[in-house]
Amino acid sequence: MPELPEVEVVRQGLARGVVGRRVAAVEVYHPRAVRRHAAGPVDFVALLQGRRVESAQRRGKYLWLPLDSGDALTGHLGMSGQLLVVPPEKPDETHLRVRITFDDRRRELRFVDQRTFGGLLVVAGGAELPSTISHIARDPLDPLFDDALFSQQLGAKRTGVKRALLDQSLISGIGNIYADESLWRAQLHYDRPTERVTRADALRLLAHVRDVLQESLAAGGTSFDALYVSTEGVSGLFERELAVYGREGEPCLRCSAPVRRAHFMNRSSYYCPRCQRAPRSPRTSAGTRSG
DNA sequence: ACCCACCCCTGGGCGC
DNA sequence: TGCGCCCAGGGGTGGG
Repeated sequence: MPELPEVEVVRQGLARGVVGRRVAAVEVYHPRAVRRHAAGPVDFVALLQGRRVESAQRRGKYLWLPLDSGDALTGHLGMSGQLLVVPPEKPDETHLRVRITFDDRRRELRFVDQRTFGGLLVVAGGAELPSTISHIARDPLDPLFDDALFSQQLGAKRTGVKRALLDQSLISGIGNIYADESLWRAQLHYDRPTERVTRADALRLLAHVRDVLQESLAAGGTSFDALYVSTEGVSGLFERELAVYGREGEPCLRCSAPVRRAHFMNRSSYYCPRCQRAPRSPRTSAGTRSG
């Protein structure tokens, strides 16, 4: 569910809510939530107990909390994950998967995840950058993101431009919402072959990606429902600023043509058929079975 | 070395 | 009401 702005809101909440605190106890209620921790839940708990949280980091949609042991508590929210910092007396959420309490006995950290696509693990020596996410590219809000390299790598791909935007090893943090919003702003069709995206197109697209991510972050992210909330349970307000995502049949905010939804990559792509012209030779044969 | 279809889950909404 | 489908912001993996 969450993309970069939503995950960054969560990271900021973790920075305020758990950094500097020492773990007292950890309870794992659903083994699937820690399935990426190969050594199992018992080891997961052992590596956390007594450790102090040093900071809260993010790359793309991944989060990690460096610990005073040099390890890192690493997490991904998947489609429906939440990291909540709540008073211990607050009743357990239906989909509570992991509880982490601290030795000051104040607010606890809860990992709640309806669909369990997300999960937590402790990566040994992962404080700098957990090895499990070393394949994830820097995100476009990272000061060290290399625009020229992105443009060059995009051009070298043989796929459609939206597929490339969603490829977390090329550029991280973008998901279905912000891909569609960025492509609409850049007036590029989602299936334009990457070899036909000029360097100027790529840099313009990148600028729109940054704008939309930053605008959303400033609004606290996009919350269609209660599944995405901050660590304090607060929803984001960016939904009202979405130009195409979820607006099938409604007028394009630029030209008034009805926004279309296409089935693409087993998902939906929202776009303006007038502002974002389909390529002559699309990358994907899967058509626009409209729904 | 790439690229893509499939799979992992739960729950809400809708048509019948 | 209930059933069966479709849909949802994610990534990893195995096969082509």
